[in-house]
Amino acid sequence: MLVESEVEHLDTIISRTKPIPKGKHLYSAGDPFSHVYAIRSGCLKSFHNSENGEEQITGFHLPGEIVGLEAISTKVHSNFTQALIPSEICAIPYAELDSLSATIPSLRQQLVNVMSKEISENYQLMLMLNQKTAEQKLASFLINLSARNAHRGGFEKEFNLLMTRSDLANYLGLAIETASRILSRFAKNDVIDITRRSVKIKNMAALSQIAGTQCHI
Amino acid sequence: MLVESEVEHLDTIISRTKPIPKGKHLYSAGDPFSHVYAIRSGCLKSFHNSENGEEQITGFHLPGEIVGLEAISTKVHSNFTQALIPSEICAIPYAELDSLSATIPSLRQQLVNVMSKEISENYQLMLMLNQKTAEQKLASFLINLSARNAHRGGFEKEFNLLMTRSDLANYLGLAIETASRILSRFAKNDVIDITRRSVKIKNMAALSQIAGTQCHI
DNA sequence: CGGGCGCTTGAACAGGGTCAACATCCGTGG
DNA sequence: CCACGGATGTTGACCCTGTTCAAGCGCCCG
Repeated sequence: MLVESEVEHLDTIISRTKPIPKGKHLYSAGDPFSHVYAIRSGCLKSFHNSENGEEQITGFHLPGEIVGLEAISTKVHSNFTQALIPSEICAIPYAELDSLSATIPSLRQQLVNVMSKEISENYQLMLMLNQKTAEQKLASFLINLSARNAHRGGFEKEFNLLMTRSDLANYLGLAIETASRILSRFAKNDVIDITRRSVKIKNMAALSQIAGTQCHI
Repeated sequence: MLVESEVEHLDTIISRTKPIPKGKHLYSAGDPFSHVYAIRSGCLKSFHNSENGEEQITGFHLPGEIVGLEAISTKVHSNFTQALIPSEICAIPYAELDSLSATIPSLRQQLVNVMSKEISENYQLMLMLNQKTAEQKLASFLINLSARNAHRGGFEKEFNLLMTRSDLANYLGLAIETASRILSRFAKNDVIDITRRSVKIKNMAALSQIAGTQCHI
Protein backbone atom coordinates (compact mmCIF):
# COMPACT_ATOMS: atom_id res chain seq x y z
CA MET A 1 0.00 0.00 0.00
CA LEU A 2 1.02 3.59 -0.58
CA VAL A 3 1.11 6.25 2.13
CA GLU A 4 -0.81 9.46 1.59
CA SER A 5 2.06 11.65 0.41
CA GLU A 6 2.92 9.02 -2.16
CA VAL A 7 -0.64 8.85 -3.38
CA GLU A 8 -0.63 12.61 -3.86
CA HIS A 9 2.55 12.31 -5.83
CA LEU A 10 1.00 9.64 -8.01
CA ASP A 11 -2.14 11.69 -8.40
CA THR A 12 -0.21 14.50 -10.03
CA ILE A 13 0.76 12.37 -13.00
CA ILE A 14 -2.60 10.76 -13.63
CA SER A 15 -5.13 12.34 -15.95
CA ARG A 16 -8.75 11.34 -15.83
CA THR A 17 -9.94 11.35 -19.40
CA LYS A 18 -13.51 12.10 -20.29
CA PRO A 19 -15.63 8.95 -20.62
CA ILE A 20 -14.89 6.83 -23.67
CA PRO A 21 -18.13 6.21 -25.59
CA LYS A 22 -19.31 2.72 -26.47
CA GLY A 23 -17.42 1.29 -29.43
CA LYS A 24 -14.49 3.73 -29.20
CA HIS A 25 -10.94 2.38 -29.11
CA LEU A 26 -8.73 3.22 -26.14
CA TYR A 27 -5.73 2.15 -28.23
CA SER A 28 -5.08 0.10 -31.34
CA ALA A 29 -2.45 -2.41 -32.45
CA GLY A 30 0.52 -0.47 -33.78
CA ASP A 31 -0.10 2.60 -31.63
CA PRO A 32 3.07 3.80 -29.89
CA PHE A 33 3.00 2.93 -26.21
CA SER A 34 3.00 5.85 -23.79
CA HIS A 35 0.46 5.15 -21.05
CA VAL A 36 -1.02 2.32 -19.10
CA TYR A 37 -4.68 2.72 -18.26
CA ALA A 38 -6.63 2.10 -15.08
CA ILE A 39 -10.34 1.48 -15.58
CA ARG A 40 -12.60 3.47 -13.27
CA SER A 41 -15.97 2.47 -14.65
CA GLY A 42 -17.46 0.64 -17.61
CA CYS A 43 -16.17 -2.41 -19.47
CA LEU A 44 -13.67 -2.89 -22.29
CA LYS A 45 -12.56 -5.76 -24.46
CA SER A 46 -9.07 -6.44 -25.82
CA PHE A 47 -8.56 -8.27 -29.07
CA HIS A 48 -5.96 -9.10 -31.68
CA ASN A 49 -6.56 -9.20 -35.40
CA SER A 50 -5.71 -12.52 -37.01
CA GLU A 51 -4.29 -12.70 -40.54
CA ASN A 52 -7.72 -13.12 -42.09
CA GLY A 53 -8.89 -9.95 -40.38
CA GLU A 54 -11.10 -11.59 -37.79
CA GLU A 55 -10.83 -10.37 -34.25
CA GLN A 56 -9.66 -12.69 -31.50
CA ILE A 57 -10.75 -11.48 -28.10
CA THR A 58 -8.18 -11.95 -25.34
CA GLY A 59 -9.94 -10.34 -22.41
CA PHE A 60 -12.76 -8.34 -20.90
CA HIS A 61 -11.73 -5.62 -18.45
CA LEU A 62 -13.70 -4.28 -15.52
CA PRO A 63 -13.19 -1.33 -13.14
CA GLY A 64 -10.05 -1.58 -11.01
CA GLU A 65 -8.09 -3.38 -13.68
CA ILE A 66 -5.08 -2.11 -15.61
CA VAL A 67 -4.65 -2.45 -19.37
CA GLY A 68 -1.71 -1.76 -21.67
CA LEU A 69 0.98 -3.61 -19.70
CA GLU A 70 1.72 -5.96 -22.58
CA ALA A 71 3.21 -3.05 -24.59
CA ILE A 72 5.88 -1.97 -22.09
CA SER A 73 8.61 -4.15 -23.56
CA THR A 74 7.99 -3.42 -27.24
CA LYS A 75 6.81 0.20 -26.81
CA VAL A 76 4.05 -0.58 -29.31
CA HIS A 77 0.58 -1.84 -28.54
CA SER A 78 -0.06 -5.29 -29.94
CA ASN A 79 -3.81 -5.37 -29.50
CA PHE A 80 -6.93 -3.27 -29.73
CA THR A 81 -8.82 -2.22 -26.62
CA GLN A 82 -12.36 -0.99 -27.10
CA ALA A 83 -15.17 0.18 -24.80
CA LEU A 84 -18.21 -2.11 -24.68
CA ILE A 85 -20.17 0.52 -22.77
CA PRO A 86 -19.26 4.14 -21.94
CA SER A 87 -16.18 3.86 -19.69
CA GLU A 88 -14.06 6.18 -17.56
CA ILE A 89 -10.33 5.70 -17.76
CA CYS A 90 -7.27 7.01 -15.91
CA ALA A 91 -4.31 7.42 -18.23
CA ILE A 92 -0.98 6.89 -16.45
CA PRO A 93 2.09 8.07 -18.38
CA TYR A 94 4.51 5.18 -18.20
CA ALA A 95 7.74 7.18 -18.31
CA GLU A 96 6.73 9.03 -15.17
CA LEU A 97 5.41 5.91 -13.50
CA ASP A 98 8.81 4.32 -14.11
CA SER A 99 10.83 7.18 -12.66
CA LEU A 100 8.48 7.57 -9.69
CA SER A 101 8.87 3.87 -9.00
CA ALA A 102 12.57 4.47 -8.37
CA THR A 103 11.84 6.65 -5.35
CA ILE A 104 8.70 4.93 -4.06
CA PRO A 105 9.54 1.29 -3.35
CA SER A 106 5.95 0.31 -2.70
CA LEU A 107 4.91 1.72 -6.05
CA ARG A 108 7.60 -0.29 -7.78
CA GLN A 109 6.41 -3.39 -5.97
CA GLN A 110 2.80 -2.67 -6.82
CA LEU A 111 3.63 -2.45 -10.50
CA VAL A 112 5.56 -5.70 -10.49
CA ASN A 113 2.78 -7.34 -8.47
CA VAL A 114 0.12 -6.29 -10.92
CA MET A 115 2.16 -7.71 -13.77
CA SER A 116 2.91 -10.91 -11.90
CA LYS A 117 -0.79 -11.34 -11.15
CA GLU A 118 -1.63 -10.90 -14.79
CA ILE A 119 0.92 -13.54 -15.78
CA SER A 120 -0.41 -15.94 -13.20
CA GLU A 121 -4.06 -15.38 -14.13
CA ASN A 122 -3.31 -15.76 -17.82
CA TYR A 123 -1.86 -19.20 -17.15
CA GLN A 124 -5.09 -20.19 -15.44
CA LEU A 125 -7.03 -18.82 -18.38
CA MET A 126 -4.83 -20.66 -20.84
CA LEU A 127 -5.46 -23.92 -19.01
CA MET A 128 -9.17 -23.34 -19.08
CA LEU A 129 -9.33 -22.51 -22.77
CA ASN A 130 -6.99 -25.30 -23.67
CA GLN A 131 -8.38 -28.18 -21.71
CA LYS A 132 -12.01 -27.62 -20.82
CA THR A 133 -15.18 -28.58 -22.65
CA ALA A 134 -17.61 -25.96 -23.90
CA GLU A 135 -19.84 -26.45 -20.86
CA GLN A 136 -16.92 -26.07 -18.49
CA LYS A 137 -15.75 -22.94 -20.27
CA LEU A 138 -19.12 -21.23 -19.98
CA ALA A 139 -19.59 -22.24 -16.36
CA SER A 140 -16.08 -20.98 -15.52
CA PHE A 141 -16.72 -17.76 -17.38
CA LEU A 142 -19.93 -17.05 -15.45
CA ILE A 143 -18.25 -17.84 -12.13
CA ASN A 144 -15.35 -15.57 -13.02
CA LEU A 145 -17.65 -12.68 -13.93
CA SER A 146 -19.60 -13.26 -10.76
CA ALA A 147 -16.46 -13.16 -8.62
CA ARG A 148 -15.09 -10.06 -10.31
CA ASN A 149 -18.44 -8.36 -9.98
CA ALA A 150 -18.72 -9.22 -6.29
CA HIS A 151 -15.11 -8.22 -5.67
CA ARG A 152 -15.83 -4.63 -6.58
CA GLY A 153 -19.06 -4.42 -4.61
CA GLY A 154 -21.67 -5.68 -7.08
CA PHE A 155 -24.06 -8.57 -6.73
CA GLU A 156 -22.52 -11.99 -6.80
CA LYS A 157 -25.52 -13.79 -8.27
CA GLU A 158 -27.09 -11.21 -10.52
CA PHE A 159 -25.33 -9.18 -13.17
CA ASN A 160 -25.36 -8.20 -16.80
CA LEU A 161 -23.20 -9.69 -19.47
CA LEU A 162 -21.80 -6.57 -21.04
CA MET A 163 -20.74 -8.33 -24.22
CA THR A 164 -22.62 -9.93 -27.10
CA ARG A 165 -22.90 -13.70 -27.49
CA SER A 166 -20.53 -13.30 -30.39
CA ASP A 167 -17.84 -11.67 -28.22
CA LEU A 168 -18.35 -14.20 -25.48
CA ALA A 169 -18.08 -17.17 -27.85
CA ASN A 170 -15.07 -15.69 -29.60
CA TYR A 171 -13.29 -15.23 -26.27
CA LEU A 172 -14.00 -18.82 -25.20
CA GLY A 173 -13.08 -20.27 -28.59
CA LEU A 174 -16.58 -21.52 -29.35
CA ALA A 175 -19.16 -21.01 -32.07
CA ILE A 176 -21.91 -18.54 -31.19
CA GLU A 177 -24.46 -21.31 -31.55
CA THR A 178 -22.65 -23.50 -29.04
CA ALA A 179 -22.49 -20.70 -26.48
CA SER A 180 -26.16 -19.92 -26.96
CA ARG A 181 -27.21 -23.55 -26.74
CA ILE A 182 -25.25 -24.17 -23.56
CA LEU A 183 -26.58 -21.07 -21.83
CA SER A 184 -30.09 -22.23 -22.75
CA ARG A 185 -29.30 -25.64 -21.31
CA PHE A 186 -28.05 -24.10 -18.06
CA ALA A 187 -31.32 -22.18 -17.86
CA LYS A 188 -33.41 -25.27 -18.61
CA ASN A 189 -31.62 -27.11 -15.80
CA ASP A 190 -32.34 -24.25 -13.37
CA VAL A 191 -28.66 -23.47 -12.92
CA ILE A 192 -29.13 -19.89 -14.13
CA ASP A 193 -31.81 -17.52 -15.39
CA ILE A 194 -30.81 -15.66 -18.50
CA THR A 195 -32.76 -13.15 -20.56
CA ARG A 196 -30.70 -11.45 -23.21
CA ARG A 197 -27.72 -10.13 -21.28
CA SER A 198 -29.17 -10.31 -17.80
CA VAL A 199 -27.90 -13.28 -15.78
CA LYS A 200 -29.00 -14.64 -12.42
CA ILE A 201 -27.13 -17.56 -10.92
CA LYS A 202 -29.68 -19.85 -9.28
CA ASN A 203 -27.43 -22.74 -8.33
CA MET A 204 -23.85 -21.72 -7.76
CA ALA A 205 -22.90 -25.18 -6.48
CA ALA A 206 -24.05 -26.84 -9.68
CA LEU A 207 -22.29 -24.22 -11.76
CA SER A 208 -19.04 -24.75 -9.84
CA GLN A 209 -19.32 -28.46 -10.29
CA ILE A 210 -19.82 -28.10 -14.03
CA ALA A 211 -16.83 -25.76 -14.20
CA GLY A 212 -14.65 -28.42 -12.60
CA THR A 213 -14.55 -26.53 -9.27
CA GLN A 214 -12.25 -23.73 -8.14
CA CYS A 215 -11.27 -22.17 -11.49
CA HIS A 216 -11.50 -18.52 -10.43
CA ILE A 217 -10.56 -17.26 -13.86
CA MET B 1 21.50 -2.96 -21.00
CA LEU B 2 23.52 -2.91 -17.82
CA VAL B 3 26.94 -1.31 -17.52
CA GLU B 4 29.81 -3.39 -16.18
CA SER B 5 29.77 -2.21 -12.60
CA GLU B 6 26.08 -2.99 -12.42
CA VAL B 7 26.59 -6.44 -13.82
CA GLU B 8 29.19 -7.06 -11.11
CA HIS B 9 26.73 -5.92 -8.53
CA LEU B 10 24.10 -8.25 -9.92
CA ASP B 11 26.60 -11.06 -10.08
CA THR B 12 27.15 -10.92 -6.34
CA ILE B 13 23.58 -11.90 -5.59
CA ILE B 14 23.25 -14.70 -8.11
CA SER B 15 24.10 -18.25 -7.21
CA ARG B 16 24.75 -20.84 -9.86
CA THR B 17 23.27 -24.04 -8.54
CA LYS B 18 24.67 -27.37 -9.51
CA PRO B 19 22.89 -28.92 -12.49
CA ILE B 20 19.37 -30.13 -11.80
CA PRO B 21 19.05 -33.77 -12.90
CA LYS B 22 16.36 -34.91 -15.29
CA GLY B 23 12.97 -35.22 -13.60
CA LYS B 24 13.90 -33.09 -10.56
CA HIS B 25 11.60 -30.21 -9.58
CA LEU B 26 13.03 -26.69 -9.48
CA TYR B 27 10.01 -25.65 -7.43
CA SER B 28 6.53 -26.99 -6.72
CA ALA B 29 3.08 -25.47 -6.33
CA GLY B 30 2.74 -24.24 -2.76
CA ASP B 31 6.44 -23.60 -2.26
CA PRO B 32 7.12 -20.20 -0.73
CA PHE B 33 8.48 -17.80 -3.34
CA SER B 34 11.98 -16.50 -2.79
CA HIS B 35 13.87 -16.62 -6.09
CA VAL B 36 13.32 -16.22 -9.77
CA TYR B 37 15.42 -18.51 -11.93
CA ALA B 38 17.38 -17.89 -15.11
CA ILE B 39 17.98 -20.96 -17.22
CA ARG B 40 21.58 -21.39 -18.40
CA SER B 41 21.31 -24.75 -20.10
CA GLY B 42 18.88 -27.61 -20.47
CA CYS B 43 15.09 -27.56 -20.74
CA LEU B 44 12.30 -27.42 -18.18
CA LYS B 45 8.53 -27.70 -18.25
CA SER B 46 6.02 -25.86 -16.09
CA PHE B 47 2.69 -27.39 -15.21
CA HIS B 48 -0.29 -27.01 -12.95
CA ASN B 49 -2.15 -29.85 -11.28
CA SER B 50 -5.84 -29.93 -12.09
CA GLU B 51 -8.39 -31.09 -9.52
CA ASN B 52 -8.27 -34.68 -10.73
CA GLY B 53 -4.52 -34.71 -10.27
CA GLU B 54 -3.58 -34.64 -13.92
CA GLU B 55 -0.85 -32.27 -14.95
CA GLN B 56 -1.57 -29.43 -17.32
CA ILE B 57 1.58 -28.15 -18.98
CA THR B 58 1.76 -24.39 -19.42
CA GLY B 59 5.20 -23.97 -20.92
CA PHE B 60 8.57 -25.33 -21.96
CA HIS B 61 11.57 -23.24 -20.99
CA LEU B 62 14.89 -22.97 -22.78
CA PRO B 63 18.22 -21.32 -21.90
CA GLY B 64 18.03 -17.54 -21.53
CA GLU B 65 14.50 -17.61 -20.19
CA ILE B 66 13.33 -16.66 -16.70
CA VAL B 67 10.88 -18.73 -14.64
CA GLY B 68 9.09 -18.04 -11.38
CA LEU B 69 7.76 -14.56 -12.19
CA GLU B 70 4.14 -15.63 -11.75
CA ALA B 71 4.72 -16.05 -7.99
CA ILE B 72 5.92 -12.52 -7.21
CA SER B 73 2.47 -11.20 -6.36
CA THR B 74 1.29 -14.09 -4.22
CA LYS B 75 4.69 -15.06 -2.74
CA VAL B 76 3.75 -18.68 -3.36
CA HIS B 77 4.50 -20.71 -6.47
CA SER B 78 1.36 -21.77 -8.26
CA ASN B 79 2.91 -24.32 -10.57
CA PHE B 80 5.53 -27.02 -10.76
CA THR B 81 8.69 -26.57 -12.79
CA GLN B 82 10.65 -29.68 -13.62
CA ALA B 83 13.80 -30.44 -15.62
CA LEU B 84 13.25 -32.48 -18.80
CA ILE B 85 17.00 -32.98 -19.19
CA PRO B 86 19.86 -32.09 -16.83
CA SER B 87 19.73 -28.28 -16.58
CA GLU B 88 21.86 -25.51 -15.12
CA ILE B 89 20.01 -22.76 -13.30
CA CYS B 90 20.88 -19.36 -11.82
CA ALA B 91 18.86 -18.63 -8.70
CA ILE B 92 18.20 -14.90 -8.23
CA PRO B 93 16.92 -13.93 -4.76
CA TYR B 94 13.94 -11.72 -5.44
CA ALA B 95 14.20 -9.50 -2.36
CA GLU B 96 17.68 -8.44 -3.40
CA LEU B 97 16.69 -8.06 -7.02
CA ASP B 98 13.90 -5.74 -5.90
CA SER B 99 16.12 -3.50 -3.76
CA LEU B 100 18.87 -3.44 -6.38
CA SER B 101 16.29 -2.36 -8.93
CA ALA B 102 15.72 0.81 -6.91
CA THR B 103 19.27 1.99 -7.53
CA ILE B 104 19.82 0.60 -11.00
CA PRO B 105 17.12 2.02 -13.31
CA SER B 106 18.07 -0.21 -16.22
CA LEU B 107 17.69 -3.28 -14.04
CA ARG B 108 14.25 -2.17 -12.97
CA GLN B 109 13.32 -1.64 -16.59
CA GLN B 110 14.74 -4.98 -17.62
CA LEU B 111 12.62 -6.74 -15.03
CA VAL B 112 9.45 -4.97 -16.11
CA ASN B 113 10.30 -5.63 -19.75
CA VAL B 114 10.76 -9.32 -19.18
CA MET B 115 7.39 -9.48 -17.45
CA SER B 116 5.70 -7.42 -20.13
CA LYS B 117 7.13 -9.69 -22.78
CA GLU B 118 5.81 -12.73 -20.98
CA ILE B 119 2.34 -11.18 -20.77
CA SER B 120 2.39 -10.32 -24.44
CA GLU B 121 3.64 -13.75 -25.52
CA ASN B 122 1.10 -15.50 -23.37
CA TYR B 123 -1.68 -13.68 -25.17
CA GLN B 124 -0.33 -14.96 -28.46
CA LEU B 125 -0.16 -18.43 -27.01
CA MET B 126 -3.69 -18.18 -25.69
CA LEU B 127 -4.95 -17.21 -29.12
CA MET B 128 -3.20 -20.12 -30.69
CA LEU B 129 -4.47 -22.69 -28.23
CA ASN B 130 -7.95 -21.27 -28.29
CA GLN B 131 -8.58 -20.82 -31.95
CA LYS B 132 -6.35 -23.05 -34.01
CA THR B 133 -6.89 -26.55 -35.34
CA ALA B 134 -4.68 -29.44 -34.26
CA GLU B 135 -2.60 -29.14 -37.44
CA GLN B 136 -2.10 -25.42 -36.94
CA LYS B 137 -1.11 -25.93 -33.31
CA LEU B 138 1.57 -28.47 -34.17
CA ALA B 139 2.92 -26.41 -37.06
CA SER B 140 3.05 -23.31 -34.83
CA PHE B 141 4.74 -25.27 -32.08
CA LEU B 142 7.48 -26.54 -34.39
CA ILE B 143 8.06 -23.05 -35.81
CA ASN B 144 8.25 -21.63 -32.32
CA LEU B 145 10.79 -24.22 -31.19
CA SER B 146 12.78 -23.62 -34.35
CA ALA B 147 12.84 -19.85 -33.76
CA ARG B 148 13.79 -20.18 -30.10
CA ASN B 149 16.50 -22.67 -30.98
CA ALA B 150 17.93 -20.43 -33.71
CA HIS B 151 17.71 -17.37 -31.46
CA ARG B 152 20.20 -18.84 -29.05
CA GLY B 153 22.58 -20.04 -31.71
CA GLY B 154 21.26 -23.49 -32.54
CA PHE B 155 20.12 -24.84 -35.87
CA GLU B 156 16.93 -23.42 -37.24
CA LYS B 157 15.87 -26.48 -39.21
CA GLU B 158 17.20 -29.33 -37.16
CA PHE B 159 16.69 -29.87 -33.46
CA ASN B 160 15.50 -32.33 -30.87
CA LEU B 161 12.13 -32.25 -29.20
CA LEU B 162 13.15 -32.46 -25.59
CA MET B 163 9.71 -33.54 -24.42
CA THR B 164 7.64 -36.69 -24.88
CA ARG B 165 4.65 -36.83 -27.24
CA SER B 166 2.54 -36.91 -24.12
CA ASP B 167 3.96 -33.60 -22.83
CA LEU B 168 3.71 -32.03 -26.25
CA ALA B 169 0.08 -33.07 -26.73
CA ASN B 170 -0.86 -32.03 -23.21
CA TYR B 171 0.63 -28.58 -23.77
CA LEU B 172 -1.26 -28.11 -27.04
CA GLY B 173 -4.51 -29.48 -25.66
CA LEU B 174 -4.56 -32.53 -27.92
CA ALA B 175 -4.69 -36.28 -27.49
CA ILE B 176 -1.32 -38.02 -27.83
CA GLU B 177 -2.69 -39.97 -30.77
CA THR B 178 -3.68 -36.80 -32.59
CA ALA B 179 -0.24 -35.27 -32.12
CA SER B 180 1.46 -38.43 -33.30
CA ARG B 181 -0.82 -38.78 -36.32
CA ILE B 182 -0.32 -35.19 -37.42
CA LEU B 183 3.46 -35.36 -37.07
CA SER B 184 3.37 -38.51 -39.20
CA ARG B 185 1.24 -36.70 -41.76
CA PHE B 186 3.70 -33.78 -41.88
CA ALA B 187 6.46 -36.31 -42.51
CA LYS B 188 4.46 -38.11 -45.19
CA ASN B 189 3.92 -34.78 -46.97
CA ASP B 190 7.67 -34.00 -46.85
CA VAL B 191 7.16 -31.00 -44.60
CA ILE B 192 9.41 -32.44 -41.91
CA ASP B 193 11.52 -35.49 -41.12
CA ILE B 194 10.88 -36.90 -37.69
CA THR B 195 12.39 -39.91 -35.97
CA ARG B 196 11.44 -40.19 -32.33
CA ARG B 197 12.46 -36.80 -30.92
CA SER B 198 14.71 -35.67 -33.71
CA VAL B 199 13.10 -33.15 -36.06
CA LYS B 200 14.27 -31.71 -39.37
CA ILE B 201 12.16 -29.06 -41.06
CA LYS B 202 12.24 -29.74 -44.80
CA ASN B 203 9.72 -27.17 -45.98
CA MET B 204 9.49 -24.16 -43.71
CA ALA B 205 7.20 -22.31 -46.13
CA ALA B 206 4.64 -25.11 -46.07
CA LEU B 207 4.87 -25.33 -42.30
CA SER B 208 4.31 -21.59 -41.94
CA GLN B 209 1.34 -21.77 -44.23
CA ILE B 210 -0.21 -24.58 -42.22
CA ALA B 211 0.40 -22.62 -39.03
CA GLY B 212 -1.54 -19.69 -40.46
CA THR B 213 1.64 -17.69 -41.03
CA GLN B 214 3.62 -15.50 -38.65
CA CYS B 215 2.63 -17.00 -35.27
CA HIS B 216 6.05 -16.86 -33.63
CA ILE B 217 4.80 -18.41 -30.43
C1' DC C 1 -44.15 0.07 -38.15
C1' DG C 2 -40.46 -2.08 -40.39
C1' DG C 3 -35.69 -3.39 -40.86
C1' DG C 4 -31.56 -5.21 -38.98
C1' DC C 5 -28.89 -7.05 -35.57
C1' DG C 6 -28.65 -10.20 -31.96
C1' DC C 7 -30.06 -14.50 -30.42
C1' DT C 8 -32.09 -19.20 -30.52
C1' DT C 9 -32.98 -23.71 -32.31
C1' DG C 10 -32.70 -27.71 -35.46
C1' DA C 11 -30.25 -30.99 -38.58
C1' DA C 12 -26.25 -32.70 -40.80
C1' DC C 13 -21.33 -33.03 -40.72
C1' DA C 14 -16.43 -33.41 -39.33
C1' DG C 15 -12.38 -32.84 -36.44
C1' DG C 16 -10.45 -34.74 -32.90
C1' DG C 17 -11.02 -37.93 -28.80
C1' DT C 18 -11.28 -42.66 -27.09
C1' DC C 19 -10.37 -47.41 -27.15
C1' DA C 20 -7.53 -51.00 -28.64
C1' DA C 21 -3.69 -53.35 -30.61
C1' DC C 22 0.84 -53.24 -31.92
C1' DA C 23 5.69 -51.57 -32.75
C1' DT C 24 9.95 -49.65 -31.05
C1' DC C 25 13.25 -47.96 -27.95
C1' DC C 26 15.87 -48.10 -23.75
C1' DG C 27 17.48 -49.40 -19.30
C1' DT C 28 18.35 -53.12 -16.26
C1' DG C 29 19.87 -57.27 -14.65
C1' DG C 30 21.14 -61.93 -15.51
C1' DC D 1 26.10 -59.38 -24.49
C1' DC D 2 21.56 -60.59 -24.68
C1' DA D 3 16.78 -61.05 -22.87
C1' DC D 4 13.14 -59.00 -20.76
C1' DG D 5 9.80 -55.46 -19.40
C1' DG D 6 8.18 -50.97 -19.12
C1' DA D 7 7.76 -46.65 -21.25
C1' DT D 8 7.13 -44.35 -25.47
C1' DG D 9 5.25 -43.90 -29.97
C1' DT D 10 2.25 -45.35 -34.09
C1' DT D 11 -1.85 -46.75 -36.43
C1' DG D 12 -6.72 -48.16 -37.14
C1' DA D 13 -11.84 -48.08 -36.11
C1' DC D 14 -15.46 -45.94 -34.04
C1' DC D 15 -17.82 -42.28 -31.56
C1' DC D 16 -18.94 -37.76 -29.58
C1' DT D 17 -18.55 -32.89 -29.00
C1' DG D 18 -18.83 -28.89 -31.16
C1' DT D 19 -19.04 -26.67 -35.95
C1' DT D 20 -21.53 -25.40 -39.97
C1' DC D 21 -25.50 -24.42 -42.51
C1' DA D 22 -30.12 -22.94 -42.38
C1' DA D 23 -34.27 -21.00 -40.74
C1' DG D 24 -36.89 -18.27 -37.73
C1' DC D 25 -37.79 -15.27 -33.63
C1' DG D 26 -37.73 -10.93 -30.97
C1' DC D 27 -35.95 -6.79 -29.39
C1' DC D 28 -34.36 -2.19 -30.24
C1' DC D 29 -34.09 1.95 -32.83
C1' DG D 30 -34.89 4.69 -36.52
